[in-house]
Amino acid sequence: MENGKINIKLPDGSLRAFEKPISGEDLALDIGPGLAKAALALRINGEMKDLRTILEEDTSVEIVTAREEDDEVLELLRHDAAHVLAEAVKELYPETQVTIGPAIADGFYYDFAPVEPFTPEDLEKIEKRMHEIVDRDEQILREEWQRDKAVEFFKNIGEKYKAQIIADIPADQPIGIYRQGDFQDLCRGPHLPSTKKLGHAFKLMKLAGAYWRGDSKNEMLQRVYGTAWRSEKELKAYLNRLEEAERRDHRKLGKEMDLFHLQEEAVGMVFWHEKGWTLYRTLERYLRHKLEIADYKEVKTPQLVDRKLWEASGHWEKFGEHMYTTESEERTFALKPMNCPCHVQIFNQGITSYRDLPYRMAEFGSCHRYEPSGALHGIMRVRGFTQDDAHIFCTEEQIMSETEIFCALLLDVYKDFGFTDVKVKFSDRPPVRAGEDAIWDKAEGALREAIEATNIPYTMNPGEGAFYGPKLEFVLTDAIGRDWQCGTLQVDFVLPERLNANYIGEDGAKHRPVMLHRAIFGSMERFIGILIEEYAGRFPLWLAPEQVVVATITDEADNYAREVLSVLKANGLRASLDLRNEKINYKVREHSLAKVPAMFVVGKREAEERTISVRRLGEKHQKVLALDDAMADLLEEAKVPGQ
RNA sequence: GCCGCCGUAGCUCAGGGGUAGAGCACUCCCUUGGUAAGGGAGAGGCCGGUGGUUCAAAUCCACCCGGCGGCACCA
Repeated sequence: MENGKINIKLPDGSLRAFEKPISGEDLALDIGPGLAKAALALRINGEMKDLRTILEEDTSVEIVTAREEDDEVLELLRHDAAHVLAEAVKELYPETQVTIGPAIADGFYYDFAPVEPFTPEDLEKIEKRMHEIVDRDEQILREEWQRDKAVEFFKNIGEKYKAQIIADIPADQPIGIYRQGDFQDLCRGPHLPSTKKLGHAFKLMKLAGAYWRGDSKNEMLQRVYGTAWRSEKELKAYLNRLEEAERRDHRKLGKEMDLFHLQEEAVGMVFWHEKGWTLYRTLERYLRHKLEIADYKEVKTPQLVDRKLWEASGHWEKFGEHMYTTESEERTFALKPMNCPCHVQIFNQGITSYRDLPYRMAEFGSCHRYEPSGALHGIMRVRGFTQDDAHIFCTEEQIMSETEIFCALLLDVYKDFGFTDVKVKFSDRPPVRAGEDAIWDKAEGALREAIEATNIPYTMNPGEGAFYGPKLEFVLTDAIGRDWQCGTLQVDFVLPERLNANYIGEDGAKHRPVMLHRAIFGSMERFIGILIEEYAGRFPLWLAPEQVVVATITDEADNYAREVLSVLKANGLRASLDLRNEKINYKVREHSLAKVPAMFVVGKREAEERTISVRRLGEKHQKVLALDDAMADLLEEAKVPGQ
C-alpha cells in the first residue's frame, strides 16, 4: 500500500484509489453525482455505517440507496423516522421527555413522557411537523461524547429518562450522540446524512401506552407508532395490506358468517353458533383421528377440583389469582385452568410398569383462566377454552424420540392447513420457577438435544419457559401479523415429583416418569381464529360448515332440489336448501357472501335432465354436470386430510 | 391490570341539550325470475349501566361495565 493512498473496492469488483482520508460522501460523489444524491449510508465490509464515515484503510465499500430491497435500508429509514418524530414532538411540546424509539417490523415507535397525554389531533400536528423537518433538510451529525458528560447534559436539559439510559452504559464506553437541528439523541446509529433523505413515505399510525423499560411496576409512557417506507408506493401498499387484514379479522368474519359471538354476560367465553360449532367439531374429529393413529389414549377429567391438588402441583401459588374458584361443602374448588394434575391422577391409578411407557394421555380439556381484561382478544385469547392437550409419561431416555415423533405429528397436522413455515421458539428457564437448577439443566439439555435432532430451525426465547420446565413454542401469525403460540412441547421433571408419579422399572425399582406436556392446536378457539384469518373465511371444502347450498331458480324445481339435497346428505355432505321465492341472482349473491364453497343451482332444465349447474365460490362461471358426477367431484374434494 | 379511544335497531353506521334516523337483515303482499341485490308495505330502540348538572340529557359531568389499539401478563 502506498503512503497517503487508499484503495476502495466497490461491489462491481472495481478498485478506486484516493488520497486518504476520504469520506463516504466524497466517495459517492466521485462515483457519480446521481449516486451521491441517492446515497443513504455505506456498507463497509458488509456492515452498515453513516455515509459521512471517514475511510482510512483499504476496504470494500457499498453505497446504500433506497433502491436496495434489503431490510437494513428500511431499518435505517425507520430509525430516522423515529428521530424525526422525537424532534417534532420536542418542538411542539418542549416539556415532553423523550425515551427510546426503535425501528420495528413495518415501522417504528417512540416512547414519550408528555406532560399532557397526546390526543389523536396532536398526532396529526406532529406528523405535519415531521414533514416540515424533512423539508428543512437538517444535517444529521454524529458526535462521540464521554459518558458522564452525556449524563450531565441530558440531566441539565430535563431529559431524566435519557440520562438514566446513558448512566447504565459502562463509563469507559464512548457515547454516540446524533444531532439534527436543535435535537440530539443518544444513538448507536447508523443514520441518514440529512432529514431530507427520509422522504415523505411515512405516517403516524396510533397512540398507545407502554411501561417504562417494559415493566408494569414502572410508570406508563405514551408510545407513538408510525410506519415508514422507501417510497409512497410502498407506503400505499402497506396501508392496503392493513385494510385487507381488517377484512380477514376473525371477529368480523365470525359475526358475518354466523360462527360465534361474545357478550358481556360471559366475558372471554365463546357462544358457538351452529356453523361455528360444526367447524369446531370437524376439527376435533380430524385431530382425534390423528391422535388415535399416533397411539394416544383419550381421557376426560373433572372441571372442578379441590384446591389441594392445585397447591400440590404448585399452580395455586403461581396462578391462584388467575383461577376461578367456588365453595362447596366447606371446601374450595377451582375450575381447572389446565389438565396436567388431573392426568397425573389417572396415571397414578395404575399405569405402573415401564412396559406402559411412553403413555400418551390426551384430552380435549375444557379450561378456564381468569385472564387480565386487557389480554382478551376475540376468540384467540379467552377465559374459557379447550386445549387439545396431552401428557406423555415417559422415561428420560424416551424424551428424544417422543419429541421427534411429536414434532413430526405437529408439522404433519399444520401442513394439512397450509402452515408450512412455522416459527419455533425455544423458551428456557424463567427467573421464578419450581425445581432445582440441576433438574432444569437436565430438562433443557434433553429438549435441546431433541429439537436439534429434528433439524427444525428454531430461535431462542430466553427466560420464557413454563415455571416447571422449558418449552418449545410453535407460533402462527394472524392476519394483522400478530404472533400466537399454538402448538407447544414442554419437558417437565417437576410435576411428577410433586404429585408423586411412579412406575416400576425393568430393575423392579420405583422410578419417576418424565412428563411431556404437548398441544398441537393449543386451544381449539385460538386455532379456529387463526384458521378463519388464514382462509379469510373461505374454508376448504372439508372444513366449511356449510359445504353446499341447493338453490332453485323456480318452484317447478323444488321437488328435484329436495331430492338432490337428500342425496348430498346421504353422502355425508353438509348441505342445505334454498327454495325461497327470490331470483337466482339474489341467492347467488347471498351464498357467495356467506362464503359457501359450492352452490348446486337447479331450474326446470336441470330437473328435466337430472343435472346440476355447479357454481363454485369465487368463480364467475358454472359447470353443468350430471348429478352423480357433481356429487363424485364434491365427495373427492371434501375428503378429510389423512382419512 | 395500565394508558388512550369508543359504546345509538339483529348488523353497519349517521345525529349530538327540546318527540330517535338511514341502509342491510326481519315480517307480509306482488313478482316464477337462469348465476353477486325485482317491487311495495310493515314491524323493530331504557341511545351500555348508575348517579349528577339542567325547566329539559341519547347529547354535558363522574363512576362502573363492555369493546378496540398498544403495554404488562399468558400454567
